[in-house]
Amino acid sequence: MTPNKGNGRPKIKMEKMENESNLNVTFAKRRRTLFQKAASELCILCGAEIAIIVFSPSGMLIHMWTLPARFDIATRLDIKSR
Amino acid sequence: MTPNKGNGRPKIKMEKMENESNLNVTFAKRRRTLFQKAASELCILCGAEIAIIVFSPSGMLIHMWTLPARFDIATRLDIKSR
DNA sequence: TTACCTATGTTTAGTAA
DNA sequence: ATTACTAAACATAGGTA
Repeated sequence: MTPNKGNGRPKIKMEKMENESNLNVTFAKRRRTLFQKAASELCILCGAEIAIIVFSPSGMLIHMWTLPARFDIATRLDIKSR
Repeated sequence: MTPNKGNGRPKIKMEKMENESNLNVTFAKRRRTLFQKAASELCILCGAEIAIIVFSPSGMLIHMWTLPARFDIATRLDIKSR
């Protein structure tokens, strides 16, 4: 184990990431956090109901909702993957 | 200005907040961050497209999307406030 | 209500395995 | 693809005004 420097988290520019590998890792991390924050926390803490629809960088459709019964997003949108 | 203690952020339990005033403030803060994170950052950094639909604790409908042209959520859902 | 403060809790970019 | 690590960046609950 070469001791790595461990420079911590750099500040990033708000623009599309160039490096595709980093982009995919970042997308996975942030998507996870987004869903957890949105679904688990905002819903539980505040009694909100949330639906999120995402097209990933590669065009994949991801969706989630915490709506108990108010309406059925998937049905009403007739969601299909591309 | 009485010098306040500034105790910082306490850890909270993951359950519906009791205090309604705190709940509303927290909802506003988190909703803002959620939208900014979801829209501004995930979209810009990773080229994702996102739509979010939220019913607030008081039942108000809030929605946003960063979808350029893929589809029109509002139209397809025929969204109306309650 | 809104806005600011602040210490602390949480996320995360880059890197490596 | 995933996972772990680290330290800095960031979010945020409660308080104050």
